[in-house]
Amino acid sequence: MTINTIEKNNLFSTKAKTKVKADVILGDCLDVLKTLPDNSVDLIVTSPPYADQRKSTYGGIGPDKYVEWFLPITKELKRVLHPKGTFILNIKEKVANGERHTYVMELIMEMRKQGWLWTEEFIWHKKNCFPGKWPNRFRDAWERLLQFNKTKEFNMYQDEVRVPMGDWAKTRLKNLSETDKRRDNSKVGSGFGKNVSKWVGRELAYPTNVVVMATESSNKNHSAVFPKELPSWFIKLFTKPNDIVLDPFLGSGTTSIAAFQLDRNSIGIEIQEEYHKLAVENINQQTKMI
Amino acid sequence: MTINTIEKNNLFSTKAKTKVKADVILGDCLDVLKTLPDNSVDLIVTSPPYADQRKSTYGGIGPDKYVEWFLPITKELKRVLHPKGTFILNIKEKVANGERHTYVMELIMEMRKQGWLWTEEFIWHKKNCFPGKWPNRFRDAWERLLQFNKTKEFNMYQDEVRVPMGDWAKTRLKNLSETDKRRDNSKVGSGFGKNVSKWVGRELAYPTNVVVMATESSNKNHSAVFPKELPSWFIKLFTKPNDIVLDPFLGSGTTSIAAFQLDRNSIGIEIQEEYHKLAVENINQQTKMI
DNA sequence: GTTCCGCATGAATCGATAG
DNA sequence: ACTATCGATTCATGCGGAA
Repeated sequence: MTINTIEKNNLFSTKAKTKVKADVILGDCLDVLKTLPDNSVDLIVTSPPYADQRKSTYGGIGPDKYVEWFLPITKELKRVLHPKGTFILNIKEKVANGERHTYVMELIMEMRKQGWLWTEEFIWHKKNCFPGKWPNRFRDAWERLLQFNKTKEFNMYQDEVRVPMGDWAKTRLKNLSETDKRRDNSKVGSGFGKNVSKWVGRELAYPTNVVVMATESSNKNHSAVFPKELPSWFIKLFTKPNDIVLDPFLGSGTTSIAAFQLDRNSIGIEIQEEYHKLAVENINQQTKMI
Repeated sequence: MTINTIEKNNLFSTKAKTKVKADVILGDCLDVLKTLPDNSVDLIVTSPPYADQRKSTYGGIGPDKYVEWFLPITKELKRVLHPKGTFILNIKEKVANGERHTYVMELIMEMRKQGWLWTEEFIWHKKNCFPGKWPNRFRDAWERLLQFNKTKEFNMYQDEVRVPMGDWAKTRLKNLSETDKRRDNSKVGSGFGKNVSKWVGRELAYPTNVVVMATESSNKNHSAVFPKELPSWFIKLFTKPNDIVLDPFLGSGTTSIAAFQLDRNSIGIEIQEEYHKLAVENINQQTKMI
């Protein structure tokens, strides 16, 4: 077990000068997780090796053994996660024998037996999905982003991920505020004023549970599993600066880079020496860009 | 059990003049299904009442009893479906106690035990989803469109649902065809011409398993649960003209109208007298518009 | 005819209140 | 404690009347 730590000063902190730290750990995630204290992590975002995918790198867990393989890990993840923390699991079942395999559903059921709450299922709509054509199937353009929690009272900072409103608002909000201004003038002190203030000048709306993002263009010689924007989105949504983000299957370091840039501490675990090295390099490159 | 039948001449048929028929049946779908012969239906598209929803119009089956309620129906559906036919089920689990309920997953598992193949899960991305704001959850903007089959060799007519390419393709295609034209001129008769003909003038691409559609806005006095384009899309994808389409929960008739317009025969079953009447009216209105 | 604007209307979900 | 009902929140869409 090797730990590489990359540090930077948190320039944006309003408090006294603080450091932001990215730990990149080489080792089997089950072993490493056992060294972490209880309730110590604020967010877990990860994209584990899919069943039978990335055979060369992760030994290729078969679909039928996937749940059995993953459950001991989710048990440890539950232990290290803070009661108000969140676990985001990016996963998609593969096709086996002409059918979608059921291991993801089984995993959800078993994790609920472990005590996890299956709070929500976000959809990642991949606009530029893998090309191809089959006689009985279209291209797969979406993946699951399963949200699990330990309790119903978890931290969620919705304002951090608001998005521009649709065209509807751009053309109409002006007029709406005109109407409201009139109403405001005619009914001063009636309580309408407060309602108006919520609408005037508002150009942002809360997003939905469908996340539309393109996959990372693969100019880099390794397969970037998800685009940096994806962990970034969840990090902003579920953590504050200086919180701790964990990715037990770090790969090339995407999650740690996203956390680092957003002034969150991170712990990334990677079993493959080659990926571990790459992740350290990639995060180091980020420090130079600041 | 009352059967209303609406007929029209199939003007577009290349064969001898044929009729297209829409049967709208008032009755409990389990009873009605038992009167239909084996292997007689080419496509089933339906959107059953969701657990605890539409209580006023349907019984309002509780989430915990949903699977138990639905399984006898899927068993009959399997019997009446043609071996090469497809069953598309539009459904979404509701939130219960802060968690997504698991009855949809359980339903899939149980249907597989009945012998159904869970071929694919399409996502319906609803752009205009229900508004609202909660401290721990975003708006729900997607529903499942589960595809089940009896065998791996089902009919699928992918060319019928090709869509215009995105801007990406439009700009790229121009250059491509320019290049190809030059090549074509310089190598007449060399065999390149055929390759070119596959590309030049092509502005259609195959879709993915994510369907983006807005819900039908409702000036009609009854809520159309899904937009007509949704059944239309699957009818074009999985049936030929004069095939038979079944919807055991017809509601206001959306599926039958879509089938009727596309020269497919249809059987729609509806338990509520009011909806049955409305469906007949709506389909009749279609005949007049032709 | 067009374009523009006001309006109603949802397969929702949470929290509070009531039996 | 557990269920039933109600109010508050919020935004994309198409219709219909107006400019």
